[in-house]
Amino acid sequence: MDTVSSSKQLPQPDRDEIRIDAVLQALGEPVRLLIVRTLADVPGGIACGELDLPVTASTRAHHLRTLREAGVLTTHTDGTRRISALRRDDLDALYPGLIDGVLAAKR
Amino acid sequence: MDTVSSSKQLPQPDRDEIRIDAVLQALGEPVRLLIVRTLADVPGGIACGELDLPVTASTRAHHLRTLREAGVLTTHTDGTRRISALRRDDLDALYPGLIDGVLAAKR
DNA sequence: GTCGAAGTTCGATAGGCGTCGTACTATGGA
DNA sequence: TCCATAGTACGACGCCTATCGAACTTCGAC
Repeated sequence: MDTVSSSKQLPQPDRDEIRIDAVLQALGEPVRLLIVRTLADVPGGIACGELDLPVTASTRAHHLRTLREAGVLTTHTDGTRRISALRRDDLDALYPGLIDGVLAAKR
Repeated sequence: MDTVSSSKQLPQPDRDEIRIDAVLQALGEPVRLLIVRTLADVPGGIACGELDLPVTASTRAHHLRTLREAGVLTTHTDGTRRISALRRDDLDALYPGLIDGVLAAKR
């Protein structure tokens, strides 16, 4: 048993471990880009199931893992749900303007 | 015969045809990212052969084509040489901050 | 305890693509 | 005209990965 029962943070790279190659490769996939743009509108994060994506649950889990391991988003548990949120502060600090530029895209 | 003999522009998408998906996918490859970061230091552009890359000439041509078709760089001929340059103005207009953010990356 | 819901993990599959060597084109110089 | 140089085009190969279904885990509710 543990004093901290709920809301555990899933493993993710520290800010200084984030690599630009991994971030860009993660963003360079349509479904993952859609996830990022969706999360950008919900600063508090969102549960996986809330995402409206044209793929199955297992594929969605795969993409969320890829984004998390690249350092693009953070995930913590809330019961059986997993809440994911953009790591805007870290990304803005490392690559100022990058996320803003991506989000500015209309097409 | 042609009035304009040298310096032809190779086909590339217009600014309004550039898609964020294609740009990010193009940037999400180590060799191509290296090309972009190199070109960022040479506003006037650079010949393919001048690039110091860990791949053969044919692979380099492939990457340059990918970047050009994505709208990341422009290429014009100069004799047998092909001079490539970053399309900073277009990219900055479409995705303000994106290129700056990428170039800000130390790692 | 039992059940259902939310997500992950595993294995398999298929398509995409980064890589190379070779052949080819084109331009400029001797 | 002939040749060397710069670069592209093509075909093949192998790896990477996006995708899925099915089995598994975890948590909350009853």
